[in-house]
Amino acid sequence: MIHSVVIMAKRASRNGTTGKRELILRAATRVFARNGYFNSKVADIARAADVADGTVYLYFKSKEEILHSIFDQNMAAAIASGRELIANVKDPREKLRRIAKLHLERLGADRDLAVVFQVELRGSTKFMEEFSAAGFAEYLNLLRTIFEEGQRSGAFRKNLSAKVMTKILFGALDEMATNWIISQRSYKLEPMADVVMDVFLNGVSAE
Amino acid sequence: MIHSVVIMAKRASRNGTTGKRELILRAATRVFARNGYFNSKVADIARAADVADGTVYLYFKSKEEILHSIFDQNMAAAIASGRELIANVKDPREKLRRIAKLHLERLGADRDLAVVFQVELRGSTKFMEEFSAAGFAEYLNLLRTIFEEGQRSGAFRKNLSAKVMTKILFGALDEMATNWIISQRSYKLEPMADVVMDVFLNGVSAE
DNA sequence: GTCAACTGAGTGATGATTCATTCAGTTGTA
DNA sequence: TACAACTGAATGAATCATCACTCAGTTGAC
Repeated sequence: MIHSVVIMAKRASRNGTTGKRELILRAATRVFARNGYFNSKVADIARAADVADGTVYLYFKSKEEILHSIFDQNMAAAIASGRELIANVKDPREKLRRIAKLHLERLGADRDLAVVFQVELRGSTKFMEEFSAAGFAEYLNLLRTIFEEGQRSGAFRKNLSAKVMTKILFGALDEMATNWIISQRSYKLEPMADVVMDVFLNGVSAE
Repeated sequence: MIHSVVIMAKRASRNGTTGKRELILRAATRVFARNGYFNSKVADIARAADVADGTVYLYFKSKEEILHSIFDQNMAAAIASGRELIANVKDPREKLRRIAKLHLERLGADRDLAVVFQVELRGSTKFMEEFSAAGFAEYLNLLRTIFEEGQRSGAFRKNLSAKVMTKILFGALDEMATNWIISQRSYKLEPMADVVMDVFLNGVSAE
C-alpha cells in the first residue's frame, strides 16, 4: 500500500506532465531571477529542481543553454499566442492594442520570468545579438507588419518609419515592464498597456 | 626640448587633466563594453589602462566599484548638462526636445559608454535597484517635472499620469539607444530624438 | 633618505563540468 | 511466475581552470 503510493509519487514527478527538463527550466528561471545569471550556480539550480548536479547536464549542454532555452521557449509561445489573438481582428489599432496587452499580461503573470526577460537577458551584448537574431526580431516584425497595414489603410501617418515606430512602441512597453519589476509597490502591469496605446496611437494617427 | 615634451606628456597622462583614476575608468568602459562586465578580468582592465593589476586597487575598492563609478560619474554629468541646457528655455515641449536630443547625443558620441549604459548596467536586479536609487531616479524626476509643468501650462493633457508618461518617453529613447548598439549598420543616433519627440508630443498634447 | 606611487607574482576560493558508479525498472527465457 | 541479464537515468564527489584581490618589494621625485 504505502509502497505503491511512493511509487506513484515517484512516477508522477518523473514521467508525468511535468518532465524533468521543464522542471529544471522552471527552477532555473526562479534562481536566475533571484540571484542573476552570473551569480547563479548550476548547483543552485539543481537543488531548486530537487535534482542532482549532473542531471542538469543530461538535459542541457551548459548553463548558458539553460538561459537560451528559457528565452526560446517563452518567446515562441508568446509569438504564437499573439498571432492567434489577432487572427480575426481587422482594425490595426485594435491588433496593436491586443498585442500590447498580451505582452504585459504575460510578463505580469510571472515575475520571475519577467525578471529574466527584462534583466538577465539584457546583460551581455553577446546574448542581445543572439537573441535579437532569434525570436526577438520576429516579434518586432510582427508589430511592424501591423503598423504598415495601418499605414496602408490610412489609420496611421504615412510619413513615419514603421521600423522606428515599432521600436518606440516596444521601448515604451519594455520600460513599463522593467519599472514594474524594480518598483516595490505592487500594481497590475497589464493595464499599463492601455495608457501606452492611448499615447502611441494618438501620436501616430493620421490627421 | 624633446625631453621636456616627453616629461610634459608624462605629466599630462599622470597628473594632468587625465588622472590615473580617469584613465582606469575609461579603460574599464572599453573592456566592459567589449567583453561584458562578468567576463572582464580586472587584469584586462589593468592591461588596457597600461597599469599593474594592483594599481587598480589603489583607486577602486573592487571591480564592482569601477562599474558604479562609471555610472555615477556619467549620470551626474548628464544631469548637470541637461539642467544647464534647459535653464533659459520656457516652452516645456522644447525642454523635452532638448533633453531627448542630449540623451541620444551623449550615448551616440561614445559607443563603449553606450554599451555599458544600455547593456552592462542592466544585467542584474541588484545593480538596477541600486542605480535607480541613485542618479537614474533623478533623471526621471527631471523629465517628470518638465512634463508636469507642461500640464499646468495646458500644453499636455491633464488626465495623463506624468510618471507614466515619463516612463514612456524614457523607454522609447532607451530602445533607440539599445537598437543602435545592436544594429550593425551605423547611423546617427541623435536625430532619432526628433522622431520620438514628434510622436510623443503629438500623443500627449492637449486637444 | 624618505615617502608615495606603483608593481606583479602569488594565494585562496570558487564553481562549471565530468564520469565512475548505482539501481529502479524492463526484457527475454523457461 | 521467477529470475538473470540488461538498460540508461540519475547521482554527487572529484577535478581543474579561473580570477579577484593582497602584499612584499621596487622605483623615482625631491
